[in-house]
Amino acid sequence: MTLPGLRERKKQRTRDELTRVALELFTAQGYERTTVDEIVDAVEVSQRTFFRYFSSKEEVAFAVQQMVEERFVDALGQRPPGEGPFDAMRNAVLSAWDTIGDAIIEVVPVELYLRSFQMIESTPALLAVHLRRSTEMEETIAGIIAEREGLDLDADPRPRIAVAAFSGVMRVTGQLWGRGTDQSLEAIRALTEEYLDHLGPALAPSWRDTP
Amino acid sequence: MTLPGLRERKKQRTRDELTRVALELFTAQGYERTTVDEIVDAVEVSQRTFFRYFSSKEEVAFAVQQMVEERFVDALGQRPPGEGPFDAMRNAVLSAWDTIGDAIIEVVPVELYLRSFQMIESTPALLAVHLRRSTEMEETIAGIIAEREGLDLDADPRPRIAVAAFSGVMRVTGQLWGRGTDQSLEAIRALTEEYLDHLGPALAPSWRDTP
DNA sequence: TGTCAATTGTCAGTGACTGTCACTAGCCTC
DNA sequence: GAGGCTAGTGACAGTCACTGACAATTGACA
Repeated sequence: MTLPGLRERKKQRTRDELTRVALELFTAQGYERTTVDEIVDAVEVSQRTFFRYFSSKEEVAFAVQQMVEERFVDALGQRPPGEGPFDAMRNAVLSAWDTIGDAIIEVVPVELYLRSFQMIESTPALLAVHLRRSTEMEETIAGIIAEREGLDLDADPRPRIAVAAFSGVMRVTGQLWGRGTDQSLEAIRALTEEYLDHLGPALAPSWRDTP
Repeated sequence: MTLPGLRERKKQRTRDELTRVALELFTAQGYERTTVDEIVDAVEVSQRTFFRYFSSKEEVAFAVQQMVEERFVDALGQRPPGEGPFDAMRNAVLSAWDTIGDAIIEVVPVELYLRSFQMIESTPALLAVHLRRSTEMEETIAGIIAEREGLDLDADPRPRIAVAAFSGVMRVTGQLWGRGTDQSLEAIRALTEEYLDHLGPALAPSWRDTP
């Protein structure tokens, strides 16, 4: 466990700076109206360097989101085995939202993360990538669920189905949060809880019995 | 109801040709390895004309998919009002799959459609767009469901939640179909039916009671 | 047939991204 | 602490998707 050398620290600093400046420009003037050249000019590196850190202009927009996702996966892995699959996922998101603020702030201000989340939701090109990334994570989650339940992911469709339904609701939650007025971490946590509780009843044969 | 003039027919022919040639090239040599120039050279129009018909290279890949979606929306609109929301969606997909072959063949061979569906699923850039398009359609569907049930889409989250869960399962179905061996229209119809039937039980508190 | 309007082609330009190669600067050895 | 090694960077040229502007063409229709 040796602390990283100067070279390594410089790299991390460049990467964080590119991330922060990119998100600032994106949220200030829009993703499409921001060129990679603007970003690299502000950080004073060459365009080529930018593309060595991020494989595309899109990727830098998800640098922080990436951390959030890793946190959820960790939380899910730590859920007690007694919990059913759906409760485990539900509790993992909620616990992830509780501790996410600290991790983010090391790279960008929380407020900038919140704004960039909305930018992703409202920029078609980024929304598309966001959704694809989500499905990639669904596959990861389905694997964890299958293992928890001792099931074969390719023989039993239930893990993927449950995760797909769960993620669908999570996505709607994120969308509505972005559109709403209370754009705090607490708000999205509360929405998450509320909407997940609606899922079971929503699948009932008729909604007219249970308003 | 006058039949279209020469100009209109020519336009339709150009558009269909661009679609067919594009899908053929995409499926034969891959989406990314196909340039727009190759497509327009084969059809003998200018690149500028291509971009007047399709706003992007991605869009042409979804020209057929678009028809399928419209068919589903039509089918959903014709479901009897007595059906619950979930049954209406379920039966609309199934009925759509039953009649889709005829509509597609007017533009491209069915077999080419099947291959291009798999290409979309296996090309990250296209998968991303596909998912975004799906969410756009979810919004449409949620509107229809809300109207059927006499609900306010923004006051009651249940339409969006039900549609999100439904679409999640549909997406998994499509993915597994693309990966499987039986790549026929009948196969995806059967998978659709089977997986939708799994959704309710998958949300049960414990899976251990009902294998 | 000639005029109008829709459609297309040409051309020049922007922006994302890649390969190549020379160069700079941490790092490590002696 | 001088010098070689190598990871990381910059400069440059090139490809490809896409756009705006304007000229050329071709159905439509009087």
